[in-house]
Amino acid sequence: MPPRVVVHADMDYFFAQCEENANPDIRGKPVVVCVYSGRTAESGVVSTCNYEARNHGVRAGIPIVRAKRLLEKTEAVFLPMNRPLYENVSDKVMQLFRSYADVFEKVSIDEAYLDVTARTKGSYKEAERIALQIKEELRNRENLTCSIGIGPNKLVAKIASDERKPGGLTVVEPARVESFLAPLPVTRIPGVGRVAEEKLSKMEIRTIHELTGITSSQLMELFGKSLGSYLHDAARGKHQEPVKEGEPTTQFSRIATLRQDTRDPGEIEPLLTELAVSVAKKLEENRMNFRSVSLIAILDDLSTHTRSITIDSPANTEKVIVDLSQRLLAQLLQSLPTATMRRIGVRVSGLSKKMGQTDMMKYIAS
DNA sequence: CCCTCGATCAC
DNA sequence: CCTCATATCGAGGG
Repeated sequence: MPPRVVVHADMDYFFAQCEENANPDIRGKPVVVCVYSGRTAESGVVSTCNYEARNHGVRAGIPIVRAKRLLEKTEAVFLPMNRPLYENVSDKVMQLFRSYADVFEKVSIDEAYLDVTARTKGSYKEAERIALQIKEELRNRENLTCSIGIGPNKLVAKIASDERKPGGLTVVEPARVESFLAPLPVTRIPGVGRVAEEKLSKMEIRTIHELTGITSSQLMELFGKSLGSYLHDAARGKHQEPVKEGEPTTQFSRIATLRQDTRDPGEIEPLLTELAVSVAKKLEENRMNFRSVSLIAILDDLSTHTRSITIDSPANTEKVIVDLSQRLLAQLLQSLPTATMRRIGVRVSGLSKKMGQTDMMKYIAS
């Protein structure tokens, strides 16, 4: 396998940056994009915020009320999520990124990998020029900034893009991978979250250098075969996953917060039906069928419970989703006789493409 | 190999 | 005080 040159491009404080462009008056003030849960006027969490807000300690995931306290002496602007706006901007950004890639992979609404091995002929200097060009075009065309990392694989490129934010560019040539990774905390490795960090911390492992001191069998014992061997390689900057065009989605879900905690099906079902309808719409938009329906329940103690059912042949109707999710709710309430629900959700999975006439011909022909 | 369910991650 | 959406894994059962 020849050496690769992989770029990871990550939009800076994306949702808040979109809002700054949509309404330039708010530029310079702390901007906080919120997910309101609808329980009380203030309940919910911060989705994203700009750096003015971060300077006051605001972070993604903190309760909105806490953000308001942190920003009470400022002219902070609190905005509800405007998904359609961000999707529109994202489409343009991704189109721009794609135009610079031999192989393009969108990983989320605001991040993508670009394999540029062929067009740079393996030159990191050339890849750096491409990165600067991307940034400039993004600035000129969309008035947006991003952070970019370049490395010999997706893992190193992603860690690199995180190194200098916002607006950074970090190039890690193959010969520099080891010294780049060594001093970083293990939490910089994608896949190492709160739980994995805690496990490693108990073994006095906090940096990636320290992580290289543990054998792959030890890691596999601690984290399972898959995550264990991944971490062993990741610590050494080794990662084989190719940059590839995104696979089709395999599930759709909608989850919402109840107005008040309850275990009364009469109170839960209207919301559940709404969610089921919304999921059905999403299926229809994508011309997909499903084979499984899951009910997701988050209780008042924030524990999560799921119940699912798989049917023999693919379906796609709203009615089936509604009926099955209500059946699953009854089943769940029965199995948890004292549980009180806080949030409720519906998921469909086991998706398959509804075949149109042309596809059907291909199918028969094969 | 398929299904179910909880856990984890990261958005 | 604690959102929302998707993917993946491992265990357990069949």
